[in-house]
Amino acid sequence: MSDISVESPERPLRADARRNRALILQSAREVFAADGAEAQMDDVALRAGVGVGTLYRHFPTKEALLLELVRDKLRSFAENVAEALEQQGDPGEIFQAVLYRNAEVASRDAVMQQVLAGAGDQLWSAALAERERLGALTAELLGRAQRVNAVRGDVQASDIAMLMCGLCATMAHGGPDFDWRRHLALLLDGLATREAMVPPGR
Amino acid sequence: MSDISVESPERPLRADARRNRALILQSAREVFAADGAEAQMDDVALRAGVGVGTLYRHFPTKEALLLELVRDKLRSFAENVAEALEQQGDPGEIFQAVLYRNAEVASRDAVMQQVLAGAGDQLWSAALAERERLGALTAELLGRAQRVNAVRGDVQASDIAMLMCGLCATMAHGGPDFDWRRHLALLLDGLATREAMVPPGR
Amino acid sequence: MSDISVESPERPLRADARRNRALILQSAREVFAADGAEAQMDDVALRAGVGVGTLYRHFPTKEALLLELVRDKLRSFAENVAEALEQQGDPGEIFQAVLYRNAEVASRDAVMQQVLAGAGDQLWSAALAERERLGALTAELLGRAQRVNAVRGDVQASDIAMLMCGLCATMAHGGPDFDWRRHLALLLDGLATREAMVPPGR
Amino acid sequence: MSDISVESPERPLRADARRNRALILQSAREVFAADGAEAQMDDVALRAGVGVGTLYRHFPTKEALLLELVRDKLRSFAENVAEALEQQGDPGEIFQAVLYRNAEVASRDAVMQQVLAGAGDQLWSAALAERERLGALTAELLGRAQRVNAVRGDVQASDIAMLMCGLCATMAHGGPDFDWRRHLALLLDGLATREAMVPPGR
DNA sequence: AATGAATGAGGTTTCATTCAT
DNA sequence: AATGAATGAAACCTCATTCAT
Repeated sequence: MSDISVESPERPLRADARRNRALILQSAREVFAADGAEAQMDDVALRAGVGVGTLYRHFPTKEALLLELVRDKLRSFAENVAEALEQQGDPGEIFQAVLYRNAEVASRDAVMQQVLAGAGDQLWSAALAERERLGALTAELLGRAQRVNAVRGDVQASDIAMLMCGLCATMAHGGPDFDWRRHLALLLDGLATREAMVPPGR
Repeated sequence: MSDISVESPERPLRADARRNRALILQSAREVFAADGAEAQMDDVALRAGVGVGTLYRHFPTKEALLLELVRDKLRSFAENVAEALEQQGDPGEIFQAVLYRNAEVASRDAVMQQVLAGAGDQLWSAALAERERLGALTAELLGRAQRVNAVRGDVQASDIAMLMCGLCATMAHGGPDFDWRRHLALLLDGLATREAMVPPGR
Repeated sequence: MSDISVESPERPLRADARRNRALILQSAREVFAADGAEAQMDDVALRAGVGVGTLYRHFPTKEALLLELVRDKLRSFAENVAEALEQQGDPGEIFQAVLYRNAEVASRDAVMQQVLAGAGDQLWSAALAERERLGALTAELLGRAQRVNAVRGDVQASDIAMLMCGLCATMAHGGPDFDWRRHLALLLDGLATREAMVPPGR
Repeated sequence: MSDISVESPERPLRADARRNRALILQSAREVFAADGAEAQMDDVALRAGVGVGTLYRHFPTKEALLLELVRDKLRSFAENVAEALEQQGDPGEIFQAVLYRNAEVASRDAVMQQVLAGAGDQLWSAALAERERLGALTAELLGRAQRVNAVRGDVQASDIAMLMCGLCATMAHGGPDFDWRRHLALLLDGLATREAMVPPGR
């Protein structure tokens, strides 16, 4: 429908405004992580120690705030992948490690779980750019793992996204007894080539 | 918190009440499918052609209504699994077929996608009985597939649930270009034993 | 912009709803009369002894409520004119009397003063139908007065509307020392034919 | 209630401050003309190209700003009347001409229309001094016209104010089809003495 | 049993004004 | 003196639920 994205400010914010913006985002992360997407704007402001007005000056809408959080998170996922691309070492292991790392991040964030899990398609589509970047980086990392035969060749980057969605959705339901590491291990195992799964004849 | 489950009625409903109940459930499915879980009770009642009062007579709470929808869906999943257990044939194929069938069902039901996908953990836990029944049946079917070596032995029934969650979540986001069949095929392939994956005797 | 008018209900309201609607309108009249158009919806509801929800069930918007008040008032103006058309007697006197009567009504109603006075052109245009009816009736009454030579022939119904606007605007400013009757008398005198003004040679 | 008038500055403003003040007033005229009296202070500041802070340094209150606009306009009305008093010629014609001139001015200024038309009685009373000056000058001009028998003797200066109010209010409503000149002509005709209306000696 | 009008706590957002930079 | 970020008291409106008819 309407565009909920917020312009990236042309000129840098004043020092205090920048600090407030960061404060708001951090508080929002915490409040939304605790209460889910239906957390209240007043609570976010309260926790940030600013007035609601300030909150609305930075983010004209609750949706816009949520969107920024989601984008931020997607960017940090992408950042992790980008870092992984810089690392030396076995591409298969690096690939697996970054998925664990991102799952770890997601496991501490209820909103991200809900969004990755499917609630809020509007948010999802508004974050297209970030998703595409994450997708591209993931594709590169995946490609390397496939080139050394650590991952099946028919796996696509979008499969990884789906896999993470499933993980997050289950996190969202799961009580504390949900062992997402085990699940992820299984899934990764399924993606592995047969040779990689059991090193032949060693 | 509070118990949102609704007692199964002691004595059978009057004919018209039973018809109303069915009408409401069907309308709720449609309205929630269209508007998501935040659809309004008034709209459900309107579409069912009854007053809100009648709606509330059958379901004391919005949550209770949603819960019933979820239970219903879980029961129908379970039904499919139960039927599969009766069938003659290759347990590996039967196992795969029923997952396709249930995914097909889910693909036509947006509420189920959202709920499976993470909105409403309260709902999820309130549907414990149905999930357990589905889990037990799935475990049996899975066991048979494992016994004929069609599926890896370390897979658990809960893994299947998670896998379906991921699929549903991605359905919920997905544009029309999301090909869930391909994804499911990949996942199932990952669950297969190496022997099953590579037809023996080659 | 958007249509602020409220459908006239097809089927009659339930007895209690009708009573509430009347209550709300009456309270709104009083509250808006006292506080002007910026009176609060909560206050209207409070005075009517109903919840805000009820208020909003009857009038989906503050604008819609104001509009109904304005329409109502215009209708009552029109009613007065219609009654005057039924009366026997000197058309010139009847014409003048009805203007006094309507001014009297307006003098007790701050919103009407504001609207007639020019604030709220949106309201003004949304009440087109009522204004047209009032205009048509006024034209008839005016015509009769003109036919007996009590009012100048070049006066139009729209002139009367303007005259009333000016009166209301001045009422809105005026302290209690504003004597609108004197003003109206002067204006009416200005509209009179010369013969009517000073009965010749009597 | 509270005094909204702003002290005329004791010592003359610095050059840039004076320029800012003029800029703000002009912007305010334009913004209020466009959005009505509920236009926002931020918008006024924006259009003037200054910060809100600067706006508030010059006018401590929105009301004070509006008040200044009104005073300004009243002063310019008065100016026109004062000029008219200097002119040689037929007092009746001069009287009529100045009313046309002021109406012309008003027709280009929506705020003035709204304020004259009834919004903001507080403003109205705060502009007492200007209104009194305008009233006094008008009384003088009117007196001259009455002395040459061009205007009825029972007309008062306050009648003229009311008449202008009505005209402005109707302007505020009026579509482009509202012909205020015709209305004014009619009203002025009504104020004329019979002798003046019918050229003597016929 | 059914209806739909009533309820009102609670949510988001606005905007005149203040104040730190 | 100027700036514009911050403030927060309202304001409007929603919607799950209750209850009189």
